[in-house]
Order: sequence, then C-alpha cells, then structure tokens
Amino acid sequence: MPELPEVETVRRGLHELIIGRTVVASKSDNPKSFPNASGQVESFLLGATITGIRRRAKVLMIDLSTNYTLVIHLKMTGQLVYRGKRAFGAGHPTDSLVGELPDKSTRVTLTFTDKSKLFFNDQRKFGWMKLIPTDEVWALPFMQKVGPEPLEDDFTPLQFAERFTRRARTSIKAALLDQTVIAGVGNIYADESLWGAKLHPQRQVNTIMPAEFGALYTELRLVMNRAIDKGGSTDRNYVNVEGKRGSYMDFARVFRREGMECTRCGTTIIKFKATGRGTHICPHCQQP
DNA sequence: CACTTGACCTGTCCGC
DNA sequence: TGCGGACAGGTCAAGT
Repeated sequence: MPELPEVETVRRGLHELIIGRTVVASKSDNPKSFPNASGQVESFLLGATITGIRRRAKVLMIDLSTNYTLVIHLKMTGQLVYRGKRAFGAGHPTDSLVGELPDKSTRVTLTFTDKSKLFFNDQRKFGWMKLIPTDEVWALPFMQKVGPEPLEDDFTPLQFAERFTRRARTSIKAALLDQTVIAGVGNIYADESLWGAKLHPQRQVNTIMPAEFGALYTELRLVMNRAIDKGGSTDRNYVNVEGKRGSYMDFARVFRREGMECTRCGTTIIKFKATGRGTHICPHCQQP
C-alpha cells in the first residue's frame, strides 16, 4: 500500500509525536508481524527511549537509545497510528479512517511512559517490524540491494537513466516498480509519472530515448513531491499517524480514473493489467 | 543473470 | 441475501 510519499508522511508524523518517548510495554498478536527473537524485546525495547526516525525506500527505522532499531515495512495494508489520551479522549476525529484502537487488525501495540500508544495495524498481515542492532541495519539484504532515493538533491537525470540499463528488456513499468532500480516507487506513482512523461507502461526499456528518461525523471519527482505535500494517497487503507487520510488521490491524473477524461486531451482513461498489476493510461497520450 | 509467476493474508466488491 | 471469483498500493522465493 504505502509508497515513498506515504512512508515519508508517516516518518514526519512519528518525528513530531514520539521522539524522546520511552517504551514501557509491547504487545504482539501475530509473531509474523513482530517476531521476538531470543527475548530481544525485553532486553532492547522495553525501557528504551526513541532517539530518531529514518526512512529508506519504503522502510521505516525507529532508532532506540539501546543502539537497536525497530525496522518496519508496512507492505500493502500496514498503518502506524499514535494515540495519546489527551487529543482523543472524547471519541475520535470525524476525518479519521480509524476508530477505537486496538481493533481487529491491530498486530502490535507499543505503550509509552505517559500511557500514549503506537498501534501497528495491518489487515493483510504482509507487513512486519523487527528489532535489529542499529549498526547492522545497513547490512540487511534489502538495504544492500535497494536503488537510490529519487528525491535526493544530488540525484541526477543521468544517474536515473543509467539505473535502467540493468533491466533493458523488460517493460518500463516493471523496471520502475523494481526497488533495486529506483527506491520507493509503487503502482500509483508509476502510473502517474508514466502519464506525465507520455510513456506507455509496456514500452521496452531499451527503446526509450534519453529525452524520454529525462521527462520521466522530472515527472516522477514532481508527482512524488506533490504527494508528500498532500500527505500521500489514500486509496483504501493508508492513513497517517493521526489516522487521517492523504489527499493526493484528489489530484491523481490516471490512477483510479478509468472511464474519466484525460485532463490533457479529453480521451477516456482506461485500465488494464500489466506486469500483473492494475495499470491506468490515457490511450491517446501514451502510445505503445 | 534477467525475467516472470506464485505465495503470503484478509476484506470488499461485483455478478449471478 | 448468499456465494464464488476477482481484485487490492509490496516483496520474496522459486521457476524458466
């Protein structure tokens, strides 16, 4: 579910709300959601103070004073929602997608010194969190393989195009979704940026011209920066740390807009299956 | 090695 | 209403 802009929105929210808090209790319902290998929770999480929140690709890292890090992947339906008794004492905000917590999709609950809580909800149970020594996080296989952050200041159009040479014979959409090519792109921003660059998702990578890669680079950064600005996209499940939806879908140009008119040319947006994923294009702007 | 497919889960929506 | 099947924003392991 969450892609780079959604995970970044969660990171910012956690930074506001839980830095400096000390964990006093941890409850997990589902061992796959939060395995407690050899009692690490008792040794390195309980009593630990949160010192920092980082993000790499779609992975969140909550750094602890014990020199351990909670590494978290939300996958398709994961949510991290913070509740302090003050703000939510009398019912919950009407714009929240999440009701009383815990609920039936709550997999992990962390409680802080002041009784406020961080809930890890995950309907489909694909997501996970793990306790890992902070200086070993970089050595995780995913961290070793994942591509560059597309929004970094020093990431150039030339570097962007170069990353795709390893996937020469696959489709541009499959390559965009490959986390080892570029970090953090998922189905929504793949479709949105391909529309912006007027590229058909099934174009073979090695037929794409330098100028087209340049357009895709610009559109991907534009779309992702705008999405961060809007607090991410809520298609079904995604919420921020306050349980509220993101508003990027109000600005989407093809994603979930099948049957509606292209804002550029008026042609009807269509949806089909590509790379096993729902794919949205304007058939006039994006020719094969 | 490059590439594709199936598996991991639960919930919802759509057609009969 | 009930039921079966398709589908949902991500990654891995295992297959060709």
